[in-house]
This record gives sequence, C-alpha cells and structure tokens, in this order.
Amino acid sequence: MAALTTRARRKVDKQAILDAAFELFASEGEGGFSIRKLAGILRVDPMTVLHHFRSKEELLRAIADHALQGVEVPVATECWRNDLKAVANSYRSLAHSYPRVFHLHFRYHATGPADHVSSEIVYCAMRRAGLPDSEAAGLGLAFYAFVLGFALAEAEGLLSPIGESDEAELNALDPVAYKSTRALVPALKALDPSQAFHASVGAFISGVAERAKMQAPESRARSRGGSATTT
Amino acid sequence: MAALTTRARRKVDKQAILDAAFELFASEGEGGFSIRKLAGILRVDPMTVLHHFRSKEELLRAIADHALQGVEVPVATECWRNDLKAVANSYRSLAHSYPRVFHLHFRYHATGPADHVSSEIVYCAMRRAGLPDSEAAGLGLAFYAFVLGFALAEAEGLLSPIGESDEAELNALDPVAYKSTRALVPALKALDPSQAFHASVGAFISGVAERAKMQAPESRARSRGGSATTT
DNA sequence: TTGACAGTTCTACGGTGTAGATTTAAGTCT
DNA sequence: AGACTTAAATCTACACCGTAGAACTGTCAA
Repeated sequence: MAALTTRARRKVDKQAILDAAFELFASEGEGGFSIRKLAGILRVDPMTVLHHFRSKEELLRAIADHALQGVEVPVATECWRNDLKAVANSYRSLAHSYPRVFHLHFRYHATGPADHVSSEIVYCAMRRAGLPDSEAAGLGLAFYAFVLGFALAEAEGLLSPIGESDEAELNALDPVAYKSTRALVPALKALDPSQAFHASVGAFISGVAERAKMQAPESRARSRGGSATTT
Repeated sequence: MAALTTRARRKVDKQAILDAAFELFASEGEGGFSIRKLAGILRVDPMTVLHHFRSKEELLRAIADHALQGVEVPVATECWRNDLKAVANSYRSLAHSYPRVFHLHFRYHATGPADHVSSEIVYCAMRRAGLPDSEAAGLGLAFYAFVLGFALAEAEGLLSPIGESDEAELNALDPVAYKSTRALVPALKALDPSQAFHASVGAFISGVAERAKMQAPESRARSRGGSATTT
C-alpha cells in the first residue's frame, strides 16, 4: 500500500545536476536560484541534490568552475601584446556569455585548469615586455583584476550607454562645476563598451611597455634571478 | 491585562536603523545579515524595519549608498595625472574600510553625490590628457571599472600573497609549459598589493597619455565644442 | 535468500522576507 | 478633559529556504 504514496524514483548523476543548476542560475540569476527549485526541475527530492553536493555553497562553486570551462584558452604567440589582448577578450566574452554567473568568480576565488594557462600567458607577456620579476607578478595580477573588473561592470550593466533619465540628471548638474561631465553627455549616450574595452586594454598595455622601458633604459635583461634593480 | 504580553515599545528612526544595518553588514558580511537579526539588535519587531525601508533590497541599496558617503572626495589640482591617482586611491581606501560591503556597489549601481564629483574629475582629467570627447567618456568609465575591479578583487582576497598550499600547487605545474608562472612564485609570495595598485594605475595613466598623443600628433585643440587645451 | 550499500526520499526544524490586520502612542482639535 | 486622527510599532500568518537525520528502495555480490 505504500506504493500509493511513493513517487517514481528518478536517478540523476552529478553532472546532470550541475548542468541543470548552471542553466537555472545563468538564466534566473542568483535570486531566482534555489535548491528546491532546481530539484523541482529535475523532478527529484531536494535532498538528492545535497547528496551529490555537500552544501549549496559547494554547488555554487561548481557552477562558477563550470563557467570557466567554457573559456576558450588563448595560445601564446610571438607578440606579447596580442597575447594579453587575447586573454582579455576571452574573459570578457565569458562575462558576455553568462553575465549572471560572472560575479561568482569574485566571491569564490574561482580558478581552474584554464586559469593557469591564462595566467601563464599573462605572466609570460609581462616578462617579455621587459618587466623585472618583482613587478611582473603584481602587474600581471593587476591586469587580471582590470579585465575581470571591467567585465563584471559590463555584466552588471554599469557600462551601458546612459538613458533619458540619466541624461536629464546629468544635465541638471551645475554647468561650471560639472563642465566635463556635461560636455561628455553625448559621448555617454553613444557609449560603445567594446570600443572602450579595447582602447583601455591597449592603454594599459602600452603603459606597461613604457614602464618596462623606463625600468631598464639600455640593458634589457640583465638579471633574471628575481632581483630588481630599481624595485 | 494586555500589558502582560506587550513589550515596551521602542522607537527608532530611519537613520538609526541604517546605522545599525551598516554596522551589522560591514562586520558580518552579507551572509550574516538579515532583517530579523538586525531587528533583534535594535530590540524591535522585524516589521518595524520594513516600515522604514520598503524591502530588504532597498535597505541594501541604502547600505551601499551609506558607504559611499564615507569616501573622501578628492579635489581637482593642476595635474590631471595626480587627480586620477587621487580618485583611484579614494575608492581603494573605501574598499579597504568596508571590504564586505564593497561588492554591493556593483550589484546596485551605487551612485551618490560624491560619485558625480569623482567622475567629473575623471572625465576632466581625460580631456586634459588630450583625448577627444568620444574617447574620454569610454576611457573614463574604463578607468573607473579598473579601479573598482582592482579594489573588489583585493577586498575579496584575490590579490593576497600566495600561501604554502598555493605555492605547492604552482610548483607542481609543468616546468616548461608554466615556466613564467613558476619563475614568479617568489614574487607572488612577496606580493605587495599596494605597490601593484600604484604601478598599474600609473601604467594605465601613461597609456592614456600616450594614446592621446597619438590621437592628435601636432594640433592639440581644433574642435570647438569643449575646447580642451589643457584647462 | 540474504546482506550490504549507495542513492533517493521523507520528515522535521529553525531560519528567511514580508503581506495584512491590529494595537499603541503621540498629537490635534473641539 | 475627552474625542478623533494618524503615524509607527507590533502581531499573526504564510510561503519559502537550506539541511540534519531517519527511513526507504533498488541493485549487485555472496
């Protein structure tokens, strides 16, 4: 008689859960994501999910990692500038693909196999640019932070062209105190995030090159042990 | 008769709620923050909080704005490079003050009075650098995104020097495929985020200057609209 | 058949945000 | 003073959440 109350048992493997979880999270965002909802989609008891992932947090980490799988890993070329641009583009396109997932990479320090490949390219580029090791590490990470930050800002809608109401607000500002802001209103309306991205990545890169040049005016690679001449 | 069950009524004004909410959020982080907990601290019914703030989201927005109040607004000087550095430093120090609150500025597009001041400085600097208006807007926002991204990464602990276990992990990588990564392990152990920040902000700025120079090789101010000689 | 066992489900608990009705306290006006 | 108004604080209730622990079910080995 128990048969009446027991539902048909469904089997799911970890991967199927993760796939469904990722899809739900990517489409509904964090607010619309819950274990119970996910279980409902999979037609499974909520506790089944927690049998495969010890906690919700672990599941979210897996979602973040899953997104990283999708990043097309760039390959090193002979031009370190292009290598940096390639890494930058690959992370930005990741953010474009899954804008609602992207912020998880900040919360959990999402790192995966692809990440090591990318950071190797970045570090290698910094050294090829001529930076001493002591700076290559910091500037490499800063480059990362820049790219991720830009991508996140874009994903969260902070870099969209301003709309009618924003325009009105800016035009209500004091014309002399906010002279430049008001002068740029047309440019802000026509803002092209891609253009801004490429321009700023380019600026960062050329700034790195310049810094490397100043670091070692004539001899370009004398010590490589890690010792830095001028810090 | 009813007096037995009714507790002493406590009055709270909006500001007191916000202050307590901010303190709780700043110290416990988002996970440890709830309306009910906040109400418990204030010795008040949870619904009282919601009488002053229509929803939890509105309260979180207020918390984000409250943090922005604390940013010391930089003032424009005669050197646009230093102005940019000042803005960068002020946001980074904000992230340092309230690392657990900082990410809210991305989720809600936190903007306040201080924000307009800062962005005016940034936009003005970009124009003084010699960029055309069409680029000043994008690069200004990109500069913002860079600074905020770096600050967020730092606040979330992504830029801390690596520890023992990370070191072991990196040293387990293939020595030829990950040559640069492994070479930088010592530098990553001794990483100084502040130094990385200043170096990368400097790089960005000099990249912007260079870009502006290439943009207008000889004539520096021909368009009339905003007249951006050197202001 | 029996047993073991991994995977699924059930039940229950303490937590969450908040809608709606209710009570209270402080004014304000006769 | 008493009556009326009204904003603020509270009570009650609901639907949802993550998850601990016990119970169940199907599968394979002995």
